[in-house]
Amino acid sequence: MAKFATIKEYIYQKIESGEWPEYHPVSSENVLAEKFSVSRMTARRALQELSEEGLVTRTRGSGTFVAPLKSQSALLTIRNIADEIRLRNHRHHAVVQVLERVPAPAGIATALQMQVGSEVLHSVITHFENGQPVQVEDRYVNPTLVPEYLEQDYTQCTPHEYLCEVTPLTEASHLIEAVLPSKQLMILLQLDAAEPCLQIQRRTSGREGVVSQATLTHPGSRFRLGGHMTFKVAR
Amino acid sequence: MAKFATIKEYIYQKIESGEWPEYHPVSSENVLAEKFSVSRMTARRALQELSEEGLVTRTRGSGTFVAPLKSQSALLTIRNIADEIRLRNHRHHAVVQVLERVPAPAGIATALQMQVGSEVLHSVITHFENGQPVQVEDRYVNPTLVPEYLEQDYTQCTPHEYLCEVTPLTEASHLIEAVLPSKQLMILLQLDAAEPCLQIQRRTSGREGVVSQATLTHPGSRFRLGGHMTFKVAR
DNA sequence: TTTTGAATGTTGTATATACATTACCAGCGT
DNA sequence: ACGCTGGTAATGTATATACAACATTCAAAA
Repeated sequence: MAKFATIKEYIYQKIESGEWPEYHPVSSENVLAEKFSVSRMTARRALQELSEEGLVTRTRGSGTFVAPLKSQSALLTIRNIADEIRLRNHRHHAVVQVLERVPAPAGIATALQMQVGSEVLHSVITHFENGQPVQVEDRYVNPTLVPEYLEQDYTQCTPHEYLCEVTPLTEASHLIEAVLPSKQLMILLQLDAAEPCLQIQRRTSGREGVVSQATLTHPGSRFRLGGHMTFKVAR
Repeated sequence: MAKFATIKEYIYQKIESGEWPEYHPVSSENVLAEKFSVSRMTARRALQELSEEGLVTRTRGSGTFVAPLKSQSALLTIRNIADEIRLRNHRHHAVVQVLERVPAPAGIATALQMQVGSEVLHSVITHFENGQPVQVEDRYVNPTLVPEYLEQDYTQCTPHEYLCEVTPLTEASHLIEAVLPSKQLMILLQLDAAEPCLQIQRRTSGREGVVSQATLTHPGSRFRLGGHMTFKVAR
């Protein structure tokens, strides 16, 4: 690992563990350079990149400090839940609840642009972050585009990852809403009482048509969706 | 202007004007250093930052090339609520509940990157679709950037529209979550029972800093957030 | 007491240099 | 035609140094 990267890891760990709370001063470039026996420019790079990633804020003349609002910098890009969890240095695991071939239910067939009643592939998977369920992924897949969807092991690789490999995705559309979970969802999410849930419906398409339709349900108390966009000029 | 910034401008202009199309090679670090009479490390920084901004791609051993830029910012466009309602051919009207100058509450000051306790402008507005409340907009504005914010008539023009006119916005970040509404919100939204609400926190920034922080609360039963994005294929 | 100003520490920019790692290509031999 | 090899050029990492710009602190001066 590159030297600047080890320094980044060091600081990242301090922040992640809570040892350095919000606004806590981060060692200065010179101190870090001394501590890790590197030049100031190398220590500087570590702080610089952490700053670009939004973990620390820097002010000339004053110093470097742990940034407020922890880790809400996840772009609202198509990222799968597993990556997001691993990015937070948390453990992820998945439990496959359903993996079957079924006649397409009412709305699904139209969403997938298929004939009503034709067969589609269906999976229900619960995703856990540090042992706690944070997402139920209820997904329907077009079997003509992804015939071997049911033969995969989704404890090792998320459906999204598999779909990305098999068919190049070009578009996605989302519908986000706040709902109360059904009894079924409450069980899967291990919720004692009904609490607001963030429900994302995502439809992904490739060049050959609609590939998949997923309904992702998150308990409101355990999940926030962060997004960032820049209005670029020109281009 | 810093030297590395001049080089960035130079390359930016080449790309924007079309003189350097997609995949066109960009002058190497050494060539740029020679051309602008700077050290290689300075030329390097220009290319580095352009790469981080996604305008060029760099490959070790090969070189730097103009990135195959397609839809950079066609991310999730959260439209103005009034436009959205009118787009559906529905009636929109707004009721201004609060319009005041107050000391910045705890989290707001830091969100606006201002000193705690300094004064900020505050508005609370309810938006109606066909006579039914669909959004409570609770907004704090930086008074140094938008001094006349309180003098506008927000039944005619939404705060978002006014802010866009007054200050060119460059960035926005969002945080979306599902929550239960407070009593206050329930009254404003005319909700009989507590139901899940979609809450969007939006922070918009211009070139001079954070302009405004808004909390938009929608009743889950009356609102869904739609988004569409196309993403570029890796090459 | 208030203001001024100097000292110090921190980040920002810039330079010159060294070596590592990789992509690409020309030239070689088979 | 094919594969191998080495050279060249490009980016990636790291170092040591210098100075600029800014924030904070504290002591001296008004």
